[in-house]
Amino acid sequence: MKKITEKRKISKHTVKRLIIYCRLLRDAYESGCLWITSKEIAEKLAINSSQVRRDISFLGKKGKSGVGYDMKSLIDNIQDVLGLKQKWGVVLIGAGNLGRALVYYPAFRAEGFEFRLAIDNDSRKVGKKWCGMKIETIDGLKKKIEKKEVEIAVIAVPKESAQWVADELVNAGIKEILNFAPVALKASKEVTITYADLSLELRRLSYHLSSRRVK
Amino acid sequence: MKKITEKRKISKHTVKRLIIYCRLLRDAYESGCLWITSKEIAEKLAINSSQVRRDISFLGKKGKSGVGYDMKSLIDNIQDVLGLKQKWGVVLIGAGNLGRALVYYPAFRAEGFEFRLAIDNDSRKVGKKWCGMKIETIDGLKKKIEKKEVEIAVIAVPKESAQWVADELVNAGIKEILNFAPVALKASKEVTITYADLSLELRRLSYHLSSRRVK
DNA sequence: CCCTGTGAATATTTTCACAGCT
DNA sequence: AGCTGTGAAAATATTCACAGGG
Repeated sequence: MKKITEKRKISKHTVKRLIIYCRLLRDAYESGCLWITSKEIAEKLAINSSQVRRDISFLGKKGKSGVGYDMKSLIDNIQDVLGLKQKWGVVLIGAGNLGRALVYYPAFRAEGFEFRLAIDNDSRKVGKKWCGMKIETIDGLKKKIEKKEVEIAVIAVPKESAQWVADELVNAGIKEILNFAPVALKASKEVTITYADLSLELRRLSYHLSSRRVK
Repeated sequence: MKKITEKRKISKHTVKRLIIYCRLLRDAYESGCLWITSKEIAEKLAINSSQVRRDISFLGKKGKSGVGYDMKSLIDNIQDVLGLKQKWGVVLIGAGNLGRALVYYPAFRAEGFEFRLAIDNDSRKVGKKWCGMKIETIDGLKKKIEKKEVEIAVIAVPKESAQWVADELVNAGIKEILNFAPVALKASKEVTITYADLSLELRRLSYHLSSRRVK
């Protein structure tokens, strides 16, 4: 019997593109398209078609020569490999403007990320309801997290409290953190911290603009 | 006389890291640190110190052998090159939860990005005040943009209307768009579209989590 | 044909390693 | 001594280009 579980590690860049393909494919699938070629994907995203084929090849063989890829099974495949089929429980820390935007951001829910817990220590916020969740304090975080089966934490507090929050999360057993606070966080190696910095993109754009101006 | 304006193009990756260094440096500077070495920066960010030196070298020579970099002038230098010293006028399109979070996100304002115009066609929102801005309809966009000296547009509308909004923006003369809608936008070549997809990071994290689970 | 999958070539990015400055 | 700046090497990522399948 052949080992199927053998997994090549997919590179960061490839993962990122697969995510983008996936969205594109679902949009196309919804509008009735059943087959797609690497060239078509590449054109829509302004990238090279070899790139697309190579990325897809990491999923296991699926394409049909002369025709392209079966949309449905390709989408399925990507979602499978990226873990987008299962649901993930998410805890939000920080019930400010950004927190609200995240909880109500439709794409999150569509992707299987379920906010199950909203935490804030501001007494004016505690007890309010967001998306059916009552905002709670951080006390007894570990128990709350276990009860709601939460795996991922989203930090949306001001940068001053972000490190403290991260420590609390790690103590409560969280291993995956998505950090929206504009500050680098320290944590032990088993904890993955992903940075989602809103202004980073804007600053890249600013470089773009200013180098254009000089011209 | 030597030509100073001669600019090497700084790679995307380097720009991204410079932005991150810049934030780190400012934090360190605020807590009284005046000199820093490439090794120190590298350690804090868990990267290679050569990388840091090479990135910094794109700014022009600044480091002092045996000592490191003068914090103040390094920060200055990065901000200069990345165009973070000047102020940029920004128009927000889409006054929903996400739009509100962006307008009130402190890091934006701290970086010189000024929201000067908030646009939404929902009559329940028009006329409300956010951050001292009155929410307006999209009518006469070109004139509004010129009057407020806006260079950058931030799209925070549902994905269904994102392409339409982008077209309107381009017609109104906008050349730089930061798109928060989870959809690929089409525009002519002179327009730069930057994607800031909140759920993309979460999905990368999901890949991470699911590959960890398999283990 | 027209497409996929993939070796091989190319381009880009990162790291090593060390000369040279302070 | 201790650090920077940078050629040169190594590692990664992307693109070319073509054999092979339907």
